[in-house]
Amino acid sequence: MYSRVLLFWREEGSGRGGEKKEKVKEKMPIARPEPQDARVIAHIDMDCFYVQVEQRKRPELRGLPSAVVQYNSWKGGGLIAVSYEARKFGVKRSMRGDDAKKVCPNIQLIQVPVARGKADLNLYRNAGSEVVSILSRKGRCERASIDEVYLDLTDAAESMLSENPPEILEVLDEEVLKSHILGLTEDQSDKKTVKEWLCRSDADHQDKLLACGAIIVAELRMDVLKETIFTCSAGIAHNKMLAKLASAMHKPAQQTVVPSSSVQDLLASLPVKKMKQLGGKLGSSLQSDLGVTTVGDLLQFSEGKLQDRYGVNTGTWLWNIARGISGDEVEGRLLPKSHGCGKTFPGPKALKTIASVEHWLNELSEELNERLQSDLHQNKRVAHTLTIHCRAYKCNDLESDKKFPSKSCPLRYGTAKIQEDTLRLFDSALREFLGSSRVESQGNRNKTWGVTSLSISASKILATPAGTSILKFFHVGNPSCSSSKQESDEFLQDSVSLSILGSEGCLGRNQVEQQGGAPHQEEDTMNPAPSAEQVAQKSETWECKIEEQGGPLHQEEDTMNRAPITEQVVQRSETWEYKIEDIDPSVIDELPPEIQQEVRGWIRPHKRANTAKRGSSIAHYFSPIKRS
DNA sequence: ACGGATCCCACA
DNA sequence: TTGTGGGAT
Repeated sequence: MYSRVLLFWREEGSGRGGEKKEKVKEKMPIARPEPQDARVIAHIDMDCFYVQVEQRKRPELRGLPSAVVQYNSWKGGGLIAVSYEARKFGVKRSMRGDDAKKVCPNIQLIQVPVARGKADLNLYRNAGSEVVSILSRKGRCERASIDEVYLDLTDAAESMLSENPPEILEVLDEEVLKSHILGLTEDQSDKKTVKEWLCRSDADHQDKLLACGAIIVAELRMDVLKETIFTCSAGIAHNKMLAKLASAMHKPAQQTVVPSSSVQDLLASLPVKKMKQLGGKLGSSLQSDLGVTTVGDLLQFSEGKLQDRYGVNTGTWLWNIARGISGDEVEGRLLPKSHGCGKTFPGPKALKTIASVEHWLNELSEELNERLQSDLHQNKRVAHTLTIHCRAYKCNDLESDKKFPSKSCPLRYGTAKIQEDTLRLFDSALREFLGSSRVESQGNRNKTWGVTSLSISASKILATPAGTSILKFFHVGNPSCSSSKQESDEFLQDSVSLSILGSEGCLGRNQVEQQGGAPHQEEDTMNPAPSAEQVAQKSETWECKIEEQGGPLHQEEDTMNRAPITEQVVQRSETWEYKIEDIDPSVIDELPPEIQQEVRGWIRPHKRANTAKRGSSIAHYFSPIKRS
């Protein structure tokens, strides 16, 4: 027998072993100075990615003009990816399937998978993960989107330069020789010239680094092709901005190098709209306010002037990018920071009843829960915030669309809970949206509002200390045994977390503890939507689940290392939800010595004193998560 | 009947 | 912190 304590934990600052960069993490400054030492940054962009994914599934489509569409009942569906063969005909993203057929009658339209009545992009997410796992081999890798990554190849390039510089190489791979070197005789980028550039012994250090970067990137791209059958394009430069620009210059399946010497000319003629972040309103206002059409045009304005007009951050950022300066670091992040799913209900499809909204929220919740479960199992991460975004109109005033507020709350795992919470959040938001006007729909329909889009998302995703040896002391999910996978999943739905094995003897209480006097919310189905007030006032209810456990501990594999705490015996087990961050450090001393060190590593100091004992079980070491 | 579904970020 | 808004793909 054992007791199980469910724990939520968070990791402070992803402390990897040898990292020493102590740049205080600013609040994402738009403007950051370039590091003094030249970096080698690559941007890798998959070519019409969704199309390639589908073509891999159906090889007979390879080489044919084709496009991926989602839905198809209305005007043939919307295109979200277009093969290069089809682009020759003028087919573009954002066209309708019907229109694509007009300009390219032979186009193959491939439908996005549908699940639960909505587009299901998991196929592409998974394919993207394949690519990331390959591209992250040679240096710090940032997943920038489902089909793009940034790489910091500085170290790898420096190593190559000192150990095996290009200039001593006899032969370079074909793929590298196909590189485009900006500033080189652009018309005929003959391979001889490229090779000369790559292998120049009299080049400056920066250019040599880029040459190494180009070689490494070519290898990576070939790895990707071999292992996934996907082609991609790449840009190699000294910062993210330039690398991103370059990757788009020669597509598909090519790579482009941006030597420093080419930057000025490049930017001088580059339309501002082409620059990342300037494709929208800011770019437009540059044009209308300052008469700037190319990035180079920005050079004439002083930093102060730009700051006056666009704020300190943005001003400095503009001043910098005009000079090709961007100190933005490549974040080491291989996984998305949030999971979201949504669906639109255009025009006549707008949702007019709470019941229909509930239905779709339920579908979305199912998908979200599924994705959270995979993230948990595959990556040992837990999400902490649930957010709902909607669009809706009021029948009277048009453009009331914008005012539908988004809402968020602590995320509870499990389809049913997410469904419950999203409905509650929607209800709360709807009241706010409607203001004083009447909320409930008389009868079934209502004449006052229509929901045109629903989306929910899970964010604040934090890694558990997976991979660290502390995990040896924990079980993911239901440790009690070999219960069927289903049962285990149900358990996870009920409350996700990791269980600490063993415990401190019998527990002394089985009461639900409460604070703030708000009543614990019952699971009653009768009263469907907890009031908006309840959402607003954030009642402080803690959850505590008591479970009887019997039988021997289920052993996954290595029980031996787990030693001390597993051997304790308890009469009864309990399930709590706690946040590790709230551990009072003083209690660590009471934990088994073997794990003290590590526990210290992944908690953060207790903020508010919380010394109240909560009983005689291990539970009193932790603070329950407060629920709203 | 807004290209849709997702992501990310800065800022208040 | 949650919520808003902009931007990209």
